[in-house]
Amino acid sequence: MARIRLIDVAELAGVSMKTVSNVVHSYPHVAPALREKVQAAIDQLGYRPNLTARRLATGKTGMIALAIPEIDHPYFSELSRHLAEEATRRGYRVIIEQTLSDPDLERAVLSDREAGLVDGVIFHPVRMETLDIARLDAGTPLVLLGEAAMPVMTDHVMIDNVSAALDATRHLLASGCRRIAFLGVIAADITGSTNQRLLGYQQGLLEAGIRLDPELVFTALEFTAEAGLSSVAEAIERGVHFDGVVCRDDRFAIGALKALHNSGRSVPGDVAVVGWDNTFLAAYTSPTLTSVAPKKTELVAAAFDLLEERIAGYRGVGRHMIAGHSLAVRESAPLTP
Amino acid sequence: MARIRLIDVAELAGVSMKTVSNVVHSYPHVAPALREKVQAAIDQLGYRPNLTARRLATGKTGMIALAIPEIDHPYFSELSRHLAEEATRRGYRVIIEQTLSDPDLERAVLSDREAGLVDGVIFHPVRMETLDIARLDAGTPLVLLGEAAMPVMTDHVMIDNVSAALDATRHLLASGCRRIAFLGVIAADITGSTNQRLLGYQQGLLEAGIRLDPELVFTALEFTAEAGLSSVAEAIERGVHFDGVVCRDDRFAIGALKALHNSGRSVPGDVAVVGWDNTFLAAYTSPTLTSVAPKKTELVAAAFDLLEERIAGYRGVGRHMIAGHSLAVRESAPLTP
DNA sequence: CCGATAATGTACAGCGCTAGAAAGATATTT
DNA sequence: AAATATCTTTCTAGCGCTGTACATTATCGG
Repeated sequence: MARIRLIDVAELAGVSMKTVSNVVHSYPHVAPALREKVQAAIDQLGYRPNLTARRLATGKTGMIALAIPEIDHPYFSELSRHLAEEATRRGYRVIIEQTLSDPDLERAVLSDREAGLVDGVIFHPVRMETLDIARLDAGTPLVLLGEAAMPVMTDHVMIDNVSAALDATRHLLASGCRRIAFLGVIAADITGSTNQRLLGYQQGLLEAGIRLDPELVFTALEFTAEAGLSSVAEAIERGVHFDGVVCRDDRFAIGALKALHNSGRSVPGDVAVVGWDNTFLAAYTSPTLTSVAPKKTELVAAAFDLLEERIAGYRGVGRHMIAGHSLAVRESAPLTP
Repeated sequence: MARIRLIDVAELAGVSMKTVSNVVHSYPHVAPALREKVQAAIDQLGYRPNLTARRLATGKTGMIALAIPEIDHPYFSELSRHLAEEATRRGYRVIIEQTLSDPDLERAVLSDREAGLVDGVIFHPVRMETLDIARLDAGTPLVLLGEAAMPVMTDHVMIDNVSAALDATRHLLASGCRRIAFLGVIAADITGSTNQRLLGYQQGLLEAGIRLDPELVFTALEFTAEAGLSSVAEAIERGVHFDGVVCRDDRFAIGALKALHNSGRSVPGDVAVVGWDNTFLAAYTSPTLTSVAPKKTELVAAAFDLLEERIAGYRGVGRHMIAGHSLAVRESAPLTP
C-alpha cells in the first residue's frame, strides 16, 4: 500500500527523476530505448503521479469550482453537466460547491474555501449582492452567472431576460392570446431576474397595444410548483379571465398546468402556457411545455472563456456577456393557436 | 496578486512559521498576546493557507470523488445533493466525476485519474462489471453503489431491489389490481437492476396466486420516457388488458402516464401506476406518481461510513450493505383503490 | 577529422505547509 | 535557591514533483 514515488521508478530504471518525469509527460527528446525501459519500470511498479505534489510544484491545480445554489435543481444540474463536459474538453476538472442560497456559504465561496485549491471559480450567486461580491472578490479568478450581482470589476454572463420575456410574450400574442398573465412575482426574490422578465412581458403587451392589467400579474409565495399551482388556482377562483401565461420558471409552469387541469381548462385550447429554463421537465409534462431556452452551452462556453482569460492573467475591468436564448416550442403553446 | 505565504505572516509578526501555523490551527498553547499579534498580521496581509501545500504535507486531501453516469439525471442529482451535504457535515468536499456510462471513462475513474487527488471514491458503475472492477481497484479507498458490480473485496451499498419490487407489487394488489404489468425490460440494461425488480414483481404475483402472463412484461428500447410511452401505447394497441403497472424507473412511469392519458384511460381509476426512484419528478406529474423510494440519505450515510473506515485503514474483505426503501404513495396508486 | 549545434540526461533547489525535536521561559515544589 | 515540571516558541526536515542550469553525448557540414 506504500505509494510508489517518482524516485522509486527512477531507481528501478536506473535513471534520474527528471527522465522519468519526461517520460510521464511525453517530452519529445527521450531516446526510444530509454523511454521503453522507464515505461517498463512504471508499469511494473504501477506508478501513478501524485497530483497534489505536481500542483504544488507547478502552481496550477487544473480544477475549477462551480458554485450553485442547488445541485438537484434541474436548471443547475443541467448547467453542471454542460460545464463538466466543457471542463473535460478543456482539460479541467470540476468541483461543485452547493451554497443552498445561504449567504454565509456564498460568502465562503469567495473567501477562504477555494484558496489554492482551484484555478478559478464560476459562481451563480443568489443572495450576495454586487457590493458584497466586489468587497470579497480577491485573488482567485472569478466569473459570475445570473442576474443577482454584477460588480464592475468582475466578469459576468447572463441571458437577456428582458428580450427573452419579450419573445415569450410575442409568441403568445402571435398565437392569438390577448389576456396574458405573468406568473409570478415573488416577495423572496431579490435576484432581479423576475423584474427583468416582467419588464419584457410588459413591453410585449405594449407593442401589441394592450394595457397591462395588474390583475394578471400573479404572485407566488415561494419557488415551487405548489406555490405556482395555488397562485393560479386562486386567480381562477377570483374569476380572473386569461388565455395565456408567461411563467418565470418551469416549476411554476408545471403548477399552472396542474391548476388549469384541475379547473377543467384545456391547455393550450383555453390557456396557452410558456415556461422558463427549458429544463428536461418541459418534455415530461402533459401537455409538453413550451419554454424559454437559455443557450446553456453558449453560457457555459462564454463563462469558461472569460475564466480562462482571467487564469491566464487578465486583470482588467469586468466583461459582461450576454448568452443567447430561444423559445423551445412544444404543446402547451404551439406556434399556431 | 503575489500570494501571501505563511512565512510572510511570520516575518511581519516577528515570530516563527510554526507559531503562525499554531494560530491558524487554533493550537491551544499560544500566549493570548502573541496570538493576537499574529492574527493581526494575518488579517492585515489577507493570508489564506495554500491547501495544496497543506495536502502535500499532511497526505490528506479532504476530498472525495463521486463518480456517477449523469449529473443531470434526477436520481443522481438528488444523490449528489445528499452526498454533498453529508460530506460538508463530515468535513469533506466532493468532486463530481461524470462517466456518461462510457466504459473508458468508468475505467479512468479507478485507474490513474484520482491518484493523490482524493481520499476516496464513491462510484456508481453502469458498464464495468465485477471482474473489471476487481482487477482495477487499486490503492484509493472505494465504495460501490448500485447493482452492476460487487467484487468480493470491495465495499458496496445498494437497496434490496427484489423486496422493493415486491412491496410495489403488493401495494397494487392490495388496492385491487389483478392484471399487473411490468415496464420495462430493456435489452441494453446490463446492470442487473431490472432482473431483480422483475423477480420481486413475480414473487408478488405468486404470493397472490396469480400466474405471470408474459404479455404483461413490457419491453422498452432505451431508458427514456418516450420509450416507456411507446411500449405502453403498443401494448394497449395490441389489446393487452391490465389494471396496474410497476415501472422500473420514474421516467418510464411518466411515459406510461402519458400513454394511458392518450388512450383515454384514467389513472388510477382504470390503471394504477408505480414508479421507481421517487425523484422529484414524481411530485410534478399529474396525477402525482406513487414511487419506490430508496432511502437516499441512508444510502449515502452507509457509503460514507464504509469509505471513512477504508480511509482510516481498513483493508479487509468487502462489506455489502443494504440501505432501506419505502413506497412514496401518491395519486397514481393510492392506498385505497 | 574538428568545432559547432542539437539531442539527451543529471542534479538539485524550490513550491508552501506540517509536525516532531529541541530550546528557551516561566511557574511550582522541596 | 536549586530542581523539576509546564508552557511557549523556534528550528528544520520532509511531502513528491517540476523546471532550470548544467554536463554529456550524438550529429554534421566543411
